[in-house]
Amino acid sequence: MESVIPYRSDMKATFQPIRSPRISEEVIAQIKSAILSGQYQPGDKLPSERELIEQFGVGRGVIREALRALEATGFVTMRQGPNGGAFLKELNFNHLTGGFVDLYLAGKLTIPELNQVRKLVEPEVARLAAARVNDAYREQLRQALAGERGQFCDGDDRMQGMTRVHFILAEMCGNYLLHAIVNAMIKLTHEIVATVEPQEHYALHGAGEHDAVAEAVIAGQPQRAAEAMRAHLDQFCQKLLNMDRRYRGQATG
Amino acid sequence: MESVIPYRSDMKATFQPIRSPRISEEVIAQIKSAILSGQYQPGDKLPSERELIEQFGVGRGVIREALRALEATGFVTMRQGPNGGAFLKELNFNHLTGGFVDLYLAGKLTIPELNQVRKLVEPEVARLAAARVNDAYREQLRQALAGERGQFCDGDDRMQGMTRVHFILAEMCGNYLLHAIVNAMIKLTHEIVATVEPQEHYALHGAGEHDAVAEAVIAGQPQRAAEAMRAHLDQFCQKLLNMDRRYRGQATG
DNA sequence: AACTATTTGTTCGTATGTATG
DNA sequence: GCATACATACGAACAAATAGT
Repeated sequence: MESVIPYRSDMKATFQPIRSPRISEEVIAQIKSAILSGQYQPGDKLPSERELIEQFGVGRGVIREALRALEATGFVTMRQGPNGGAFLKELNFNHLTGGFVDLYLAGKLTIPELNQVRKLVEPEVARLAAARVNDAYREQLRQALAGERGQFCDGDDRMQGMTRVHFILAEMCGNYLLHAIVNAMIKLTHEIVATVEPQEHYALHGAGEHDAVAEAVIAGQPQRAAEAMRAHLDQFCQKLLNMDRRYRGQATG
Repeated sequence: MESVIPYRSDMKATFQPIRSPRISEEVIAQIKSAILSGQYQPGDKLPSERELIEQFGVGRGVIREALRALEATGFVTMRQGPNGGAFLKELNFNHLTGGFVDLYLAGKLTIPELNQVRKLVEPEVARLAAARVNDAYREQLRQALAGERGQFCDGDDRMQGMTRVHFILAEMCGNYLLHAIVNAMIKLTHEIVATVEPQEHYALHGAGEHDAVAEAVIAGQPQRAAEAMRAHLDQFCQKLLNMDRRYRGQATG
C-alpha cells in the first residue's frame, strides 16, 4: 500500500445538529440507552414519574411525553395504581411489523411487491422449518390444519386459520429476523384480505390449502417443503392480486 | 360444496376492550386514521395544539402526548414558531428499519441470523437491479465505486462508502418492501461494524470489494449480478462473524 | 433593530381515576 | 371503607423560537 491520505479538502462533512432543543429527546435518549445497555430487564419497573422528575430535574410534562414516546416505540408499558408505573417490555418486532401495514394503507406498497417478497422468503422459511421440525411443532401444525378445515365461519376466525400455518413456520425457522419479516408479510396479507367481503375468503383460500406444505414440513423434508410453499404462493398470490383488481374495478368503474 | 355451517355454539368470540382508558390513545387513533385515510398529505400542517384542544375537548397535556407518540412513530414532525406546528411526514421505512438495530442491541438478534437473511435477499435484489438499470443509476454506482477507492480515511466516512453500493441496489430493485428489508439489514451490519476499531475496517472491506457486483449490474446482467453478490456476501459475512468473535473473545477472556 | 404575534416547549398547582393493602 | 401510591388529566402561566411588520 502506497500512501494513505488522511484528509481531502473536498470531503463533505456530514453535519449533525449538536443537540435537540427538546429536553424530552434527551430524556428519551438516556432512558433508551439505559434499557439497551442492559441496566433494566424485561418486567423491571422504571422510576416513578416523581422520581424521574427529581433525577432529571425537569417538569412533569417532559417526563410524560418521553414515556409516551417510549411506549409508542414498544419499549415500555404503563399502568396506573399503587403497583403501577412504567415497565420495561420484552422487546419484540410487533410494533415494527405493524408499521408495514401503515405503509400499505398510506399507499407506499403494492400487492405485487408484497407477493414478490413472500415468494422469495417463505419457501426458504419452509425449508428451514422442515429441517428443524420436532414433535411439539408437528402438533401445532396438525392443529392448524384441523383449524383450517373446521372453521366454517367467516370473518376474523377464518382469516386467523388461513394464516396460522405461515406464522408457525416463521417461528419454526429459527431466525428471528426471518420471523419478523414473515410476520410483517402475513400481517400485510391479512390487512389486504380484510378489505374484501368474507364470502370471498372461500374463493381465496380453500380448506386444505396448506396441507402439502405442512405435510412436507412434518415429514422433515426441506426441499419438498420449499417447493410446496412455492407452489402454494404461486397460486395464492395470483388469486390475491385478481381479487384486489376485481374490488378496485368495482370501486373505480 | 355441501353445507356451510355459519355458526357453532362453541365458537370463541374475540372480545376487544371497548375503549382505552387513556384519552391520548383515542386522540392518536383518530389522527392516525385521518392521516391514513388520506385526509392529510405529506407536508400538510395539522391543526395547532389550541385548535386540537377545542376540537377534541381535552386538555393540552393529552394533545401533546398524542403528538409526541405520533412523532415517535414517524407520522409527524413538530416545529416551534409562528409557522410551526405538527406537520405530516412523507411516510417511509426509516423509523422501522432503525427498530431492528434496537432489537440487535437488546440481544434479540445474532450475526449469523443477519447473514442468513442477507444471503437470501440481496442476491435477488442485485438480480432485480441489473434488470432495471439505467444511465442515472449507472452513474450513481460508478461514483460509489470511486468513493470506495478514494476514501482512505477511517471511521464513519469509510463505513458510508462500504455500504453505499448496497443502498443503491436496494433502491434500484423497484420493490419498496425489499428496499426496506435491505435497508434494515445494512443498518444492522453498519451497527455491528461500528463497534470495532476503525483499523479493522480495512481487513473487513477492501477497496474494490463491490466491483464485480456493480459491474454486472451496470452491464445489465441479472444472473451474473446475483452470483457476484452471493460470492461477495459469502466472503463478507464470514469475515464479519470472525471479527465479532475476535472482539467478543477479547472482551470475555 | 425593535416589536408583535403565533406556536410549540416547559413548569407547576390541583384534582381525578385506579388499583393495592 | 379508608389510606396510599401511582398514573392521568386539566388549567394557567411563562419561556423560547420564529415569522412578519
